[in-house]
Amino acid sequence: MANIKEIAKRAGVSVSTVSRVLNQHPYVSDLKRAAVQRVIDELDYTPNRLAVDLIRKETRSIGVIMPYNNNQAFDQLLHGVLNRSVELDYTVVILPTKYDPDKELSYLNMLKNKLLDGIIITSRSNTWDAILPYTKYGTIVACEFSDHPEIGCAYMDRYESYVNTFQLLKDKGHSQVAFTTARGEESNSTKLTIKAYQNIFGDLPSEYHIRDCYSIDDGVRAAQQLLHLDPRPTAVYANGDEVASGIYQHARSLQLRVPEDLAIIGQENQPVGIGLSLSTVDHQLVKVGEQAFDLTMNRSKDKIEIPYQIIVRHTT
Amino acid sequence: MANIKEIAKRAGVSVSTVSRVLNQHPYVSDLKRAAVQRVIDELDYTPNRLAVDLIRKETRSIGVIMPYNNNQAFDQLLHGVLNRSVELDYTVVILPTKYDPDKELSYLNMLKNKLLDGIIITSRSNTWDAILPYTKYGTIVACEFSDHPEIGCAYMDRYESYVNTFQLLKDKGHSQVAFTTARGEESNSTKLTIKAYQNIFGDLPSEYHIRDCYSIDDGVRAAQQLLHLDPRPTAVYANGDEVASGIYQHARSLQLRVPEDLAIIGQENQPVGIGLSLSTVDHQLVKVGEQAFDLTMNRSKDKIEIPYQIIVRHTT
DNA sequence: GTGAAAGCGCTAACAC
DNA sequence: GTGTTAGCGCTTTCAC
Repeated sequence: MANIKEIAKRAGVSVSTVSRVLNQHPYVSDLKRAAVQRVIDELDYTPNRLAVDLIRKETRSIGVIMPYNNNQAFDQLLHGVLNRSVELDYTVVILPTKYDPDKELSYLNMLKNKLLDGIIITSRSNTWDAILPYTKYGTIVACEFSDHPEIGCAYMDRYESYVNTFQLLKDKGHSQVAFTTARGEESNSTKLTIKAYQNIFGDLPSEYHIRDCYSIDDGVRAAQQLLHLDPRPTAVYANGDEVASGIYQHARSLQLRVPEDLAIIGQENQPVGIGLSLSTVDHQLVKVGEQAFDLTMNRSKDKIEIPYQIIVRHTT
Repeated sequence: MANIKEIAKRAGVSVSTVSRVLNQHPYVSDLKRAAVQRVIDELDYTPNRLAVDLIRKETRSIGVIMPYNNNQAFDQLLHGVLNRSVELDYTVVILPTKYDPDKELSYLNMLKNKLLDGIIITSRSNTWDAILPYTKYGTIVACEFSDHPEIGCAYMDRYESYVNTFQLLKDKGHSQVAFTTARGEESNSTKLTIKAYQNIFGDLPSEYHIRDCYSIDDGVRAAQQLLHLDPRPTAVYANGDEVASGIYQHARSLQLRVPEDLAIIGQENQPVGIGLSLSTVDHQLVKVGEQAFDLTMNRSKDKIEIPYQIIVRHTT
């Protein structure tokens, strides 16, 4: 492919003049500008962005670290990021970790090797201590609250949302309340869910907490474990609407009435929840993603809280 | 940040030697290799990938052109791509078009300006004629069948799948069959759906075709239009399970029995369809995405067909 | 085994 | 307004 030198030669000007017209600098005579443009069109020339980025020390592209890409919650976050990135003509790279800490670190390293201007962490498996050193090389924004001054945050108040949801269940007369989570205690949301539970209900019987729940099938499995317990829980707070729908499905197959025999509330206001009219708490992840992008762009280290919304439908 | 020159100086060797240890070349004495490695560790040095890519003329990253990123079907495709890209240590960039042809072209241009090695097109708004010139700059793979020899394809036989689904409905005794699509006739799937319909049922009453359907709400709207028609359709083939679930919901709110009064079948085997036990035709988009990635990687121009699956549940 | 040097394709400071 | 030139940070001949 032609390069800038070739264009310069053919147009009978210097490379700097070509560069000037490429970058819409003023102070280029109309004559030369036209000549250069003509050669550019003729040769169908496009500047090599690697060379440009190398010298400009900026790529206008950011990465999004996410454990899974087949998960509605993370997709909402990503969707928010993309909403804004398209508008601002940024490029976004997906960095799927499956919660492998080394993989995660290798992605953060893309800041260091100049491939990325910034990174949004939707969920992490490394400690902040391991992540912080990378702030030296680019902006890092998290979709959870972190009090570290180097980290910008777009987040919702998970703890408060969990507390309020459990309180809602308690107010409706439930005292045997179970819940599901994705990962175990290594995860921030799991920790906060447990803490919120204990705040409202006191001791947590370990059999009331089902882990590794992501899909409808996991919800069925959770229900299988939960609904044979004695005493049987009268309500369950699922960590997503897909999981909630699996629980719903299994409860119905057991002839249980929802919500009379079993109340169910999910999270994230996903299609399956709308379809089944499941109650849910919408953490507005699309907005979180949009905010996260804006923070990244602006190299901001602000902490922005996004309000959540409890949506009561027919299952609580 | 330190660069290779700095490392060379501190280690008392030439830059070529540093480059050699960086790229695990043989023929470097253990002594020098160790010295270089020590300095690298000391300075926490990482090579600048922009400079490497510039000279190597390869980025190990590919783009995925997709109209929307909040659409289950495209997410499945993307999921497939990511499954394989992670394994093979490739980077993937999301290129959302909203079906803007210019935006789409500007993304294709990333091949030309060396930012991307290849591009997967999940759905396009440009004609192939407009796209083909870009094959000169990198591999282009489509998630639909194209007979052009320059384009690799991972696809399912949409037309056959549509024909078989309409035939299934006809076999069950339906003669008043409606359907929904996303875009209008500018879209390949819409065209094929119409053609398949005509093949099975003959003339298409225009009111039996509802466009611009993507979400549950769109499904509700479609049902509102469809279910007041006279004669009322007795079956509808939705272009996705979310749309199908909106139709289901509205039909139920009208006290219609499903499938007795109205049969419904969706597409892509999405969570909401599983939750509502909706019949669906699963085009195995995850597998399509995986194949598409492999074709891109191997610079292959093969045409690979992925089998689809009709899943009959409780709504047909 | 090792190093000098010529690029890769571009930008921008500087001189005119 | 325009051209010369010194880089950006790296890989890779080629000669020793």
